[in-house]
Amino acid sequence: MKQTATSSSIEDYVKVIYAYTEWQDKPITSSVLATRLGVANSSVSEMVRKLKDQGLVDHQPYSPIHLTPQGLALALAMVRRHRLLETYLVRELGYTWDEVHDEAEQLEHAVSEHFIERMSAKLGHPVRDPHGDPIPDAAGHITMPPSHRLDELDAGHTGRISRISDHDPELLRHLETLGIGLDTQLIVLGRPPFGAGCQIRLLDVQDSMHDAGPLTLGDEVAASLWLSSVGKHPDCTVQDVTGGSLMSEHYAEN
Amino acid sequence: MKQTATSSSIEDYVKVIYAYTEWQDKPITSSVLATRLGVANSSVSEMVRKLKDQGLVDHQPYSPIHLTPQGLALALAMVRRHRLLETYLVRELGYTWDEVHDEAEQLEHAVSEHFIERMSAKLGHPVRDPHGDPIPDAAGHITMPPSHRLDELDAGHTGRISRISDHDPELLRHLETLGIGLDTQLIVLGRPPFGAGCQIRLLDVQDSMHDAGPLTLGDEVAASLWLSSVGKHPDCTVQDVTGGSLMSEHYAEN
DNA sequence: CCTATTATTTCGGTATACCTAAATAATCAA
DNA sequence: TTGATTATTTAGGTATACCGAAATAATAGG
Repeated sequence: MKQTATSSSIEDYVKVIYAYTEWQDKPITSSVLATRLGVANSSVSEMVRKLKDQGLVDHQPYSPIHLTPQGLALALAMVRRHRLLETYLVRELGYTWDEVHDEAEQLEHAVSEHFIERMSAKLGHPVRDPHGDPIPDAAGHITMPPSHRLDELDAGHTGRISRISDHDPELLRHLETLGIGLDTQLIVLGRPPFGAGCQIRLLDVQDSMHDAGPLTLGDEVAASLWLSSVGKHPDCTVQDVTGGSLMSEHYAEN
Repeated sequence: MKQTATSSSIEDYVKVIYAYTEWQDKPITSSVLATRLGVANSSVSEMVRKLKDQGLVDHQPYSPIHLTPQGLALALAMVRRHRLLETYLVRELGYTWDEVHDEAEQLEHAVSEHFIERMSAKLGHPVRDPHGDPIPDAAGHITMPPSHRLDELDAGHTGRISRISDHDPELLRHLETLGIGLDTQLIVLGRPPFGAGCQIRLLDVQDSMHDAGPLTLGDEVAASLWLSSVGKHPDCTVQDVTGGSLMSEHYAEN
């Protein structure tokens, strides 16, 4: 357990390890880490040894990798930086939400703690970024209701989109053309497995009485959307999961 | 003349070479460059070879170093980045002007062209930074009246501060306590050499009739201040350069 | 003009963060 | 349970950007 000389590479490793376990619990393996970082497996082996030396991860050879409390703290700090930066770029510099990821990726290693806190203050200390992802506070605590991934919800569930994966700008633009965005309300008509596409019904956010009709989303899209305020809709019964004929006169605001 | 793979080190070298010639004309030597970058002479020799390979500098062994047009373009781009960032940090994130330098130093290597132009637009395309230094436009052109360094002006000259060296945060704070800042108007009472201190008389910016009295500045301070709109003041005659008794009833706005 | 000093470059070496290819451990399937 | 396949690590090598020490060029003084 040596010093805390966190290079930008080390920050990336820790961030990716954390990201893997943020919405699911099995720990990351060496090869998955390599793929996500875009480096060779051998580079990961070396680097993980270094992370272990610095007390940022627990790792036995040939086993998956876990963050230590210290590593988790660093990861949360990086996540905070990234998400605050994304929020700032969108709100203050007019970035579109599909442009922010790469810029934030660079900046998160370069900005000072002072910069981060100034930004947070100017934004009114937001708790979620433009994709709906939670922003930890300076102490690393997250205050946000839990979300459920769309492709893990059964038919008949309703909710509003609280989080959209930001890893594919293409996808973000696609969703925009479909009229799907943060806080869009929807009802799940189909259910997993989604190999053949997931049917959802959109509720127009502006006018909750208006039913935008069924829409088929590929499983890749379904795996990129998260819902909060999830529940079986009181006024809605799913008649036919595959056909998509759904009766509902009245959609209450959630 | 290889590719244009400009690392952040290369950017720093080019920036420092440019900075040395920005307000004076003799070219920089290897050892001065080493000192300013805080690296060993041997590191400079190696790196300058690389800069030459990339067509950024002209250099014969054992001679001073000159930027090529290509190197100058890169330097101006970096200067633009740095000064826009400083301006932005002060105007949008409430930084004090003695805090901005180090932050900008990091950020200038990390931000995208898109970020720079968004910032410039949001700031209304400023032509000078909080220290009064000129900000080149996107094409590398500078549009700003020339300045004169205080320790190079004779007694009896007037002008307003248009530029303050940003290399010593300590100094910036010191000037602040003296009430000296950008656009402060002043009359030079003493003259170089400044070994014994430079006498100046401040004109209060708020009330141009008010004479703040003589003030003695060390030569280090005098070498950090630049004046624009310089001229012999019409209503002012310097009676006694060393004693500091100066008669003047009426100071016109410049 | 030639020596002494100073400036600059060259020559091994170091650390970080990668790579490919070879070796080894773990897992799955017959 | 073993043999094949897959996952992971080790070994040897590259590029960048540093360093100190030794060698060499330039300059300044007698």
